[in-house]
Amino acid sequence: MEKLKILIADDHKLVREGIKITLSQDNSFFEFERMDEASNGEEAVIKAEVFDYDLIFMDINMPIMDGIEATKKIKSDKTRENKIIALSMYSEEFQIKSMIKSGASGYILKNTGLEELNRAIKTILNGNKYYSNEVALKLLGDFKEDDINPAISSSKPMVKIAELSNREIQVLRLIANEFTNVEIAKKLKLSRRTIDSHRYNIVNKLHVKNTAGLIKFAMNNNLI
Amino acid sequence: MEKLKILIADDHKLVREGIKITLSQDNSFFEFERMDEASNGEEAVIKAEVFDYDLIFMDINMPIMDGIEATKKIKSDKTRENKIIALSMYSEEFQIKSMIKSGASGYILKNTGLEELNRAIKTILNGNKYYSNEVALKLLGDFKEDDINPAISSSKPMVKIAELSNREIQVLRLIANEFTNVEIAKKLKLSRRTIDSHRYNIVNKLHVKNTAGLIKFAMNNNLI
DNA sequence: CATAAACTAAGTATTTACACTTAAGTATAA
DNA sequence: TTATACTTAAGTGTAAATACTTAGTTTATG
Repeated sequence: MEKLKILIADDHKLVREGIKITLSQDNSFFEFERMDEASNGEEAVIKAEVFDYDLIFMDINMPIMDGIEATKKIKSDKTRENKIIALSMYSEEFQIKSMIKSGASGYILKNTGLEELNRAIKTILNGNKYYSNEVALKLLGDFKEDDINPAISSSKPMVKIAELSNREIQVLRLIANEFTNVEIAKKLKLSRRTIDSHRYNIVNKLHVKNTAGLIKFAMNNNLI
Repeated sequence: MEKLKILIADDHKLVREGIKITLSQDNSFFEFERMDEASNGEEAVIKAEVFDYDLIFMDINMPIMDGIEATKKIKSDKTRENKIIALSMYSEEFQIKSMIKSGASGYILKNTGLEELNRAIKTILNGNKYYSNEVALKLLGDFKEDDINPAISSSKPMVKIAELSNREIQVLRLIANEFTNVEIAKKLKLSRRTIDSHRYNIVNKLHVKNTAGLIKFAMNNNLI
């Protein structure tokens, strides 16, 4: 029986309590040396610098510093082996990818019970990745889309969903803040036509139809 | 010491567990005869028909049937006194109002500890309303806006935020689903100009600038 | 049944978004 | 060093949204 040190980073107390109790009750797989809590990303980073956790449950949407930033910071310290498992309400592609890129070892939904939590912990502590079913499906869907018709090779390179450049994300954020292209151009000291182009490219990359789709993506992916 | 029967309706198991443990631990105010759970609104309605709960914790965003619908259904049965307390991640005006209109006795955020939960329960069981601080502020903000300058009586009646008509909500939903005004007109068998008008009125009522603001409102208020 | 909302729709003018192409400069990685 | 992607920007045309006003018709509610 291993004695684990874990940290739970989530801005909602009830969720933190939920994880703690779920892990504690009737758990014949793990014992816990410490179960710390953090209510935002910054707190998580600080605690992870002080203690070396076996596992950190990291919520994505948090005030002050979100889970993606916090994961990057924590994983940039190569001297420690803080494993991170992302914890989210929804399975949004962009968020999943961001967390994986940032160094998370797994991704589970909050809609989870003891068995899956245990399975995830075991898998990750063994050095593997764990994605809950729904999440894994989302990731697979990506490859599908690219592979369906390899024969039809368009002249343009295949754009991948949710892989926006920094500039594009910046522009998207401003669009989401209700600025028009002209206003954005002024703000960024660029030509209106440049913003036109960015906007056009973003719409294409995200496979949405118009502004409405843009905003939905932005909100689903916590860009606002 | 009262023995309470409560129901916790939330689609996320971890949240349900969080509430249960928060209420159970070191609680010298209440004892619980039963603590039932429901993972969606429909389940909550069914259970509330069978048992008479002292208090129902009702999440707003749930699959199958949301908390607003479920609250309406439960409160429409006047023979029972199921008190309902809304439980939400955020303090969105529209959601708060909808829940109050539907018959909820209180509104608390998930970011809550034992003390506030106890305070809320006590208040509501005494027949009063309980709104957590942040929520109450949102509600007050509404009156403020109307009362600041009663001298300036514009010719138009003062529009109140978030009081959309059914038609307007319907149109807003379609806008959020990336339809253009022309497409919406076709779908609803109305003139394009009518949709133009609705859209214009919605933008004014919500005090937003353009489509981006519309979508943000729609998403924040679970209209999508 | 009166009166207010809500719903409908048209007019007119202006701004903005959408659709797509081309292309040059820059940075970066294979 | 040659791809590759990113950023910038312009052209051109069409479609759509925005910004109001006015006004007739339905529907709810006291």
